[in-house]
Amino acid sequence: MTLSTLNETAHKILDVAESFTQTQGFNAFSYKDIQAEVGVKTSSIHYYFPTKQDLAAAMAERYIERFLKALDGLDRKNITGFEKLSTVGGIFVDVAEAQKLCLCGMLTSDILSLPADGLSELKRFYKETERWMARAIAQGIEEGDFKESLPVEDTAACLLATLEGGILIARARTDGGYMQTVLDQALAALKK
Amino acid sequence: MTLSTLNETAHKILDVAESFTQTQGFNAFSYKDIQAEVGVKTSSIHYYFPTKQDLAAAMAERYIERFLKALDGLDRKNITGFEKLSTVGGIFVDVAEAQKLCLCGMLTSDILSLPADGLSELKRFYKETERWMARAIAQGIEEGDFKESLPVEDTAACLLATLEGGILIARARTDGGYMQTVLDQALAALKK
DNA sequence: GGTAATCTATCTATTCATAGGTAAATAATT
DNA sequence: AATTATTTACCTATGAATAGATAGATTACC
Repeated sequence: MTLSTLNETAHKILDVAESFTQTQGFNAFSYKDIQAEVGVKTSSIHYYFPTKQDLAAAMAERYIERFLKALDGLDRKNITGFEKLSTVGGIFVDVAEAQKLCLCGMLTSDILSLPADGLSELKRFYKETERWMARAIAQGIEEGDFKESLPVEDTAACLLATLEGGILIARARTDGGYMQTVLDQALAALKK
Repeated sequence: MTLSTLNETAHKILDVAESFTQTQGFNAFSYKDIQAEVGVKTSSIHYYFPTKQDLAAAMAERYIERFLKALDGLDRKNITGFEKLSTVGGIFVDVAEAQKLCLCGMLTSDILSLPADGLSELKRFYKETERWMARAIAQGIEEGDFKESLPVEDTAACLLATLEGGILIARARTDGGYMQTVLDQALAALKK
């Protein structure tokens, strides 16, 4: 989709589409809804994203690039494995508190409405995030914070599943603090 | 919705709607799609479920009743806490292998398309399932299988989140066995 | 002038929903 | 028991609204 060529309007459209997707789901909003928020006509939206599937692909690509870049940014900081996981977990807590879903989580639930290559983008998101978490867990073990016995790959898979699931369930719960509890518990389980 | 009064046709409609919801999402199928599968006209579907929200409510109610009854059935068996959790986990593995989502998980992702009281039904599903899991974990502790240190409520919340998240992520992964791995790891983390 | 960005206007298909009808089963009345 | 009324479970036909999408005109910018 060559994200770098997108101008301000295109980014605004993606912002709104992303927000709608995270709150309502990919099939629950229309170009007209985007028009109402962005202030450009539906035909202009089609100008940038000819089909809704193009829109989905662009949204996913931008989101994933940003997310993985954020993970990369954490690696450049001089922080512990625990702090890395805690920080990323915090992002999920924020999303949960906004009553949203992770964009990729929502798109995964709507996966049959996506273009075929959308699948591989989502696959990449989960794979890369898991790999990053596995490294952070390994770091935490080396630092003496986490149990040595942990199988890092499987534990990372589990942790990501917990965060994605927690963020989902949080939508159906009005008791605040649920997602933070889940995160705290998930991280506590790694500790020595 | 007085589920007990529903006749065979109504149940067939719910079967098909449930399957569509679990695979595609609540907003990704129409009454016409149901018509094609069940063989009754859309007008007849409206006869049983006047609005699509009524359909959602009936679907959720039936699913939750069945699910909680299945949990109750496990309590009546003479099995360990570990076996209980393992059996329920197996249900999630099966759903994941069918590339489906838990009906409640999918409805939670589509929660803004549901009637207001749909929220309380979903809330009930998560609360009750967590409570059941907490009891199973407590049983496992008593039986000497699980760590005594586990905070049962939070651990249960975490476990359910892991299962719901795992089932979601499984849709974006073609590598079979992912969900089983997540389940195994989640249960292993409870063990002494 | 050419290109990029946006608009107006329109199209086709589909969505959920309703109106009104019918045949068969069931219940009520004589 | 026979007749009448009511209900159940469908149907055909149609409507109003919305969906995604396109064509072609207009404006803004380099």
